[in-house]
Amino acid sequence: MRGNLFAVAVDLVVLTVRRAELCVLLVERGAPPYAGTTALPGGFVRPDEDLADTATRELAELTGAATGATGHLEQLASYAAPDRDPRGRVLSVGYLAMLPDMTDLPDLVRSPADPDAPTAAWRPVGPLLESPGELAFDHDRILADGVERARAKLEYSTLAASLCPPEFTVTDLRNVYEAVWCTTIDPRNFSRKVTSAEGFLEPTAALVTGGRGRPAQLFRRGTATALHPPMLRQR
Amino acid sequence: MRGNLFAVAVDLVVLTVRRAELCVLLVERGAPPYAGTTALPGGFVRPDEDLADTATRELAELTGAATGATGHLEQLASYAAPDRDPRGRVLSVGYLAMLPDMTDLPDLVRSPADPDAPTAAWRPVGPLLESPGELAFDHDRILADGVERARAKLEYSTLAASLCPPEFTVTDLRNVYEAVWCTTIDPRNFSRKVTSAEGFLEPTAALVTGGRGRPAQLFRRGTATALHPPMLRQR
DNA sequence: ACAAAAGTGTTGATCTTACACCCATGG
DNA sequence: CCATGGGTGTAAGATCAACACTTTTGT
Repeated sequence: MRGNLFAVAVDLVVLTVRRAELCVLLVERGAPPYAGTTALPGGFVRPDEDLADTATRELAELTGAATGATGHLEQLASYAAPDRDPRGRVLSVGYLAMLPDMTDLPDLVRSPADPDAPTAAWRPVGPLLESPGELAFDHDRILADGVERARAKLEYSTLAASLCPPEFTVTDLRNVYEAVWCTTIDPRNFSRKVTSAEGFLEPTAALVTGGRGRPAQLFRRGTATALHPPMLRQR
Repeated sequence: MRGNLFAVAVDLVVLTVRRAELCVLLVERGAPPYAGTTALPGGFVRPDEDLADTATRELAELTGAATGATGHLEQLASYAAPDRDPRGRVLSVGYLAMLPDMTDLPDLVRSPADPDAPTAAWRPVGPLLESPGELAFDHDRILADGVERARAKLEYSTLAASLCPPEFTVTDLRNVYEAVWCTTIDPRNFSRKVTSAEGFLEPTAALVTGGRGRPAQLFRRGTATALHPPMLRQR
């Protein structure tokens, strides 16, 4: 009945915006196969875990639990080509995680939970998508699927706020859209649109001062998850 | 490293529109667990198969290869709760298939390839979604995810034409939208919208006669896969 | 004063919706 | 003739893109 067994792994596409660029968290593989090459972080599902449990655990191990508060985690797709792993039959479930901008943190992320774990590094996605081949296994495809999902979801969901810190300005939010979509957006129309979308942004009492120009209103995430009307990217 | 192994199955959510209702193809389970109850059709991935291969093969076994021509098949999500199958650890990859209306065929579908296979039957999805609990395993959730995916995709893709026969009228297409969304749509505005959407419909030379009223133009599927502007359902 | 950033007003183009109206067929 | 369904015209409202303009800060 079930003589054909698989190892099941969860691989993470962890995205954030750093220095106005969409970046992904990658690790250097220490063990074969593909030792010494770059790959998406991931690991095998444990006996008592559901898939989302594995994804949550691995994300916490990587970033130190900065996750649940403001971030976002969702299942992407599964990959199981017979020859995708030289060790044998391995099915990998891709998960997409989106974390707030932590540009103040270093490019290298060392796990606080497991100092022996490989060091993770933020890398801009642009070059990785344009010239694939650097990543181990079929991780180029998983990355491409994750980025495309993220780009599509910004259009009709309030997900972009997951890439912002807990309190942010309209310009912070616009910078997320511009980095993920590689476009520029008119700041004035954007501001009107997001502030008038029901449940997207909740104004706080505070203003941001210290920069040049007029101080900006600070917002928190609203309760809405869908965005009506959607934010359309130019094609 | 990989002591924790899974059986991997593909379960199909096969949708079509019959008699103005969205229907799903279900089988009666002949073997334990859940023997005698209703379930989504599915089976285990073979040693040399990728996931899409398994889904394609199972769909062909069920319906007799009427699939590839006009139908649609895409991966949905994976389900792997530790206790979802009493036999042990089984990961199931859900696939969504959408087939043309075959109301002229009987409600029971007997596989031409494998006469021993359980007989499949078309069931309206409405009651199954409103009062879940009838389906085996976690198939209620897989079905709900599949229907929701189909409903969402009609908005911004040309997928609805996959639920129509190779040649169809605008009214056939509108009946698909109305059945999947459980709404009514103004026939006049709908007609203008779909016929003016670039690449959605290609007019043929023929008209449909024989019904009451003015004969309708016959169309084939166009080459476009995305739908601009999208078809919005009322909320 | 000036540059820079935040935010509002306005205008023309496009899209949506509702419905009046005409067209072509079967009975 | 007339009921039925297919299809076009059109006008009111919503939405969008572009940009002039005002507000409020740092230097």
